[in-house]
Amino acid sequence: MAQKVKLSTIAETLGVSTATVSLALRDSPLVALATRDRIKEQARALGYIYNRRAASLRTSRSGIIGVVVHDIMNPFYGEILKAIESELDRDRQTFILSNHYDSVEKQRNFIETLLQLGGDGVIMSPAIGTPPEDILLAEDNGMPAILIARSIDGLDVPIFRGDDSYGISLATNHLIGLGHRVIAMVGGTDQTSTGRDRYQGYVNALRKANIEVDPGLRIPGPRSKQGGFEAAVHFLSLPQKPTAAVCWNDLVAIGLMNGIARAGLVPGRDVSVTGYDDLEEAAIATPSLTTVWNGQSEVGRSAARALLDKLSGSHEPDGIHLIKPEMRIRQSTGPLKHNGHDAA
Amino acid sequence: MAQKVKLSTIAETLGVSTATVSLALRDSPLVALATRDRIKEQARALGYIYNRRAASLRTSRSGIIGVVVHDIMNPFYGEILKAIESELDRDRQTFILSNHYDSVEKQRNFIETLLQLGGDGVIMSPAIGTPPEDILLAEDNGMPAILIARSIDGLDVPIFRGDDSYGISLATNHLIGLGHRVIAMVGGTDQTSTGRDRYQGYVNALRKANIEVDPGLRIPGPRSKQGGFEAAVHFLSLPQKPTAAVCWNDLVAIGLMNGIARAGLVPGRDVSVTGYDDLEEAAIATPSLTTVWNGQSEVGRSAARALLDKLSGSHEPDGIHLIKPEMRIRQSTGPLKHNGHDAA
DNA sequence: ATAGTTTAAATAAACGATTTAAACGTCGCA
DNA sequence: TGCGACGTTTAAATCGTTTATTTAAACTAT
Repeated sequence: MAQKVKLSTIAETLGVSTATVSLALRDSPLVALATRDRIKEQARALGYIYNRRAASLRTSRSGIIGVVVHDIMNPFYGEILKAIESELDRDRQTFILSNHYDSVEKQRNFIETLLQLGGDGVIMSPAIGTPPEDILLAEDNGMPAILIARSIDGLDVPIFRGDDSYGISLATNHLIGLGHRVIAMVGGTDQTSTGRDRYQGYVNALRKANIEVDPGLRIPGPRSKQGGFEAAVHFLSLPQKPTAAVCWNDLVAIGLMNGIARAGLVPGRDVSVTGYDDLEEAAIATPSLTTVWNGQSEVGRSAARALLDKLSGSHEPDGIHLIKPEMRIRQSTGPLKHNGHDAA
Repeated sequence: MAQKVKLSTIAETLGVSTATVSLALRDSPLVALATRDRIKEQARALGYIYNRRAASLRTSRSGIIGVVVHDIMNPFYGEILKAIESELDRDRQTFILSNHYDSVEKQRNFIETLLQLGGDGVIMSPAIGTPPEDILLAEDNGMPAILIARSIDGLDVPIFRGDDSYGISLATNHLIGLGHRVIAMVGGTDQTSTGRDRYQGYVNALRKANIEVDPGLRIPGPRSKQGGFEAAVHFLSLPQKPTAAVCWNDLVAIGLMNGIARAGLVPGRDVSVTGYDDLEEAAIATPSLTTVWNGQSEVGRSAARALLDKLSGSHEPDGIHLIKPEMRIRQSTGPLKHNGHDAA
């Protein structure tokens, strides 16, 4: 590697000052057009690489934005991340991604690292049990935070998420409309605001239809295919013999359908199953999955936009922003059959 | 936000110099133990945050490592990334992740950004058509690169990947052993070294069993579930009536099985299907997927290790490092039936 | 011509850490 | 008493930018 090329290298070879070079490269009108061109050309010729650490040391803007979610490989977050990525890209911001796997400690480490790097802001789907102090740590050090998907009590940072309660009630109503009365709710946890909202949506829909709510029909569990797959055994052995399941998300639903199929039943005919999120995969599952679109792309896009706006000093997008979910009806749900799920 | 706390803040409140504080916080034996403790305590009390940009400006080590792959949401890369993450975490390195979606330009932008941020090194699965210069750009500017999963011709940076040719021949042999003779190869491209290697493995296995190779049985396509799903139509309408498919990866295989099921055939009975990678999902698919484990975790772990070693000046791990794949036999493959795939 | 403007470029002081060489105080020992 | 040695601390230079302030030169208007 040859000697590092810096502003002063360009300046010296051209016989101007570093100030002029700095301004020229950023196309400042303070530098004569001819000089600007000469400088830019030379920078290219020498293979100059802009040193952001030096610049941001001076300007205290790094162009770095952190994004931390439970698990970036989870397709639900994946779709949000894609939206965030394309929005940030447009503003030429670099983004640093991380999983917290619901470890508060891992999340705090990430926030600290981001602060050390001089991150301009952070978008996060907070880990379960995140203490408000951890968010305040960021805010107090001049790094604004935006929440997505999950909220934290007692904190008024802007948050963007789908309307979970409403969304789940859509799915539940759909099943009720098909004649189902014994409807289980599979997967997820009640430890997050999301979890409580979803359960509430399920309960509300049942109540409105005058169906008694049976807590025994709530089967919590991991929010993964594996989780759904494993829940199938429990589901099929419930004494109440549910004829339908409202699942936490598409992954759980697909896992559950696999588990049901493994037991010789046909999902969509013997048991109705709804998902949540409307991942790409939902449409090509067998049977294709009836689900609820949760506005992931919209959540990601607006969260990123909100952060960028905040950074550029425009308006303050505080408060909760709910995205309205929509029903997607496919083959995994069907009218109630009379003999319950031991049909086959 | 209160006034920023820096080394000098600590120094002043304690009546020592910044040099002492700097050394103390890094536990240098040059500073008396009592002083060290006093300083660390004060740092904590004031909520001091280490400024990495300032430090790395001076030291030219940033603690940042870049990782760029085709698509971080692809579970194949996901498993590699998890391994990299845990290896880098151990060395307290921050890593910056990015997709290139096989856009050479996006990839080059990433490398440039990383250079600007002073990245210490980069681990990449290069985009299709990556010119060697793009890798050299990194190397020439003091940022060593390690390749994973895919190689680039005419470049001798270290690379870690599974032995694709061998792996696919395992799968093909398995099918041949079950009596299959008309075996299609579904998904992927021949534009990458990986693609050519895999096709070679398939061809080799057929030749060794004295089966004529029919190029019409090669169905290239996207490496996704969607791709496999869509390939099903083509597959089922081939005049050669294949009884088995060697798929590019598990995603394609699962998609293909879905497509086959949609057409009323039973994968594993009417048509045998093999995957590649052995993702978590393979075990819970219906039917469970016969596949080839491709050593993702091993690839990620050793690539990260190699980079860290290189950075700390130990040995040079140059050249190709092949990980040996292993067969995982499950329900999606079975003995040949006599009437081809129009059985049902 | 002369003072007043504009325009273009240069000077020099930050930004917040690290690091080398030098300074300081204390002590032991001749 | 004086000297070197040792353990501790510090002053000052440095990393590569940005930017407020100056300076210099070139026009303008009177």
